[in-house]
Amino acid sequence: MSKQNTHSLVVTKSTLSRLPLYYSFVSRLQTEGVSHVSSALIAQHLNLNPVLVRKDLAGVSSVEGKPRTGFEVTQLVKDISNYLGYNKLDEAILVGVGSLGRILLTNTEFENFGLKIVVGFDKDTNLWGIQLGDKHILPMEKMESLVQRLGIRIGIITVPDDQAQAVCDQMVKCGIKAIWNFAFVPLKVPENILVKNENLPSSLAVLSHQLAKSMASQSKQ
Amino acid sequence: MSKQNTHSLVVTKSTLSRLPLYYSFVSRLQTEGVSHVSSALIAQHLNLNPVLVRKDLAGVSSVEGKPRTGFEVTQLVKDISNYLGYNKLDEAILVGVGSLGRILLTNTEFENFGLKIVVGFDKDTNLWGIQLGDKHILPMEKMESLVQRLGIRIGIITVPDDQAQAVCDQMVKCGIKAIWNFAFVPLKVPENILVKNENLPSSLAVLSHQLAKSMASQSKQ
DNA sequence: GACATATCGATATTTTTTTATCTATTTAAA
DNA sequence: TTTAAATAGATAAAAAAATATCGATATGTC
Repeated sequence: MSKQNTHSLVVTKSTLSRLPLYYSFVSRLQTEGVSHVSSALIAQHLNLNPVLVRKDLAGVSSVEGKPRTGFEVTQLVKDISNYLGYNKLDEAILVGVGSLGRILLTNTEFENFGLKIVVGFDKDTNLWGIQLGDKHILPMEKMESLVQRLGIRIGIITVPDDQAQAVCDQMVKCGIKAIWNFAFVPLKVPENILVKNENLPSSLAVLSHQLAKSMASQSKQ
Repeated sequence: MSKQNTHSLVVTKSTLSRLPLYYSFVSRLQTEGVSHVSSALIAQHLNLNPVLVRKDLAGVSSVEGKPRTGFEVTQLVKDISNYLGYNKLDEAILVGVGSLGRILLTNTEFENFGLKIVVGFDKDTNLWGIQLGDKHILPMEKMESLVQRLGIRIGIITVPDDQAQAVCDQMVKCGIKAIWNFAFVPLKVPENILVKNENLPSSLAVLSHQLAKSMASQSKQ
């Protein structure tokens, strides 16, 4: 609680994206009854540099790790969970109840990571009123009133690419502040709106190109 | 063709993950009949720095951009597509025909990005023999012979987290060289095997934490 | 045909992120 | 009680990535 203030450590995006991995590993240790964990052990498990892990944890942990014993597991789980807001749920809406939308909507896994999708929207009239799990599907027109009534700030876009920008615009108009975009198009948004793109073609490009490279270098030897 | 050799420009991971975005934008221009495009225009559209775009393109484009006119669209599409291997399909297998697995298996979109998933595997006997789209579902035991017969090098893991490592091990044993992992667990693999993790909790952590930060800073003012 | 301008490529600079090194400290074991 | 091994933390160095700057040049305009 106090430490990161005094040191005012910067937690970068890359650190943020590693924290869930630490959390996952450390909370597994907790269920196994392990009491302490060293940065070296975490690093080894996640294929990272121990110094990097130490630095990341220094930014979020309320207590210092102890030489010879490492970090106390229970406390560490609490601290990361706290830092990432896993204890209090953020509410979100989802637009586009196609195959991917359905998965996200019905998968309650995200609630372990601080996100609760409360409702889905779709323009398909056939879907209106039905329930997936305990989530209702509503017509797009209901978005504004619902978002404002519940004070929802996160929107998830799972519509086809060519409709993503329009949905995005509507979300912004309704008061959504952060958008998780699963369509493969860049979204134009006002300055103060956050966008996180989920981008499978980019991932694929990295993987397949590295593969091609590694095969080439092997055949050369 | 000749330029990137003479200059031997390094195309980094971050460049690679931007290339599909360029490709998508530029090929849209092509269908619209636009003949030339400047790095500034691309940058503006994707919210990037023009210099960055120029540098990225320098690494993959066979011809230099011309002052005042920019890059020739047709050629650029060809070059990026070429560089990313979009013209020749890489074959892949997928293991875990649950809801996510189904999407990936039936979505032929990836074939535009150089990846053809040829078959799905699952341990659920009820799925064996059925077809999704034109893709068959086979029992896990058939993996080795099929992978070796077709010389497949890419495996996609869409099983539940607790089964991912076992599936991974089997893939490696069958001769898979690159793994696209949709489970939220780090995979242990031999040195020469590539892994690309698709990691929703990490994305979410970045988004929701930035949101919390931006809300805090706004309420302060 | 000369000139202004948009655009490029190359080099240099800055920023960000990761890794290495060194010292101090805690704890387990002799 | 002393000693040694293991670890954190801080600082420094390196690597990677992004951005800024500048001269060169092709193209449209006067």
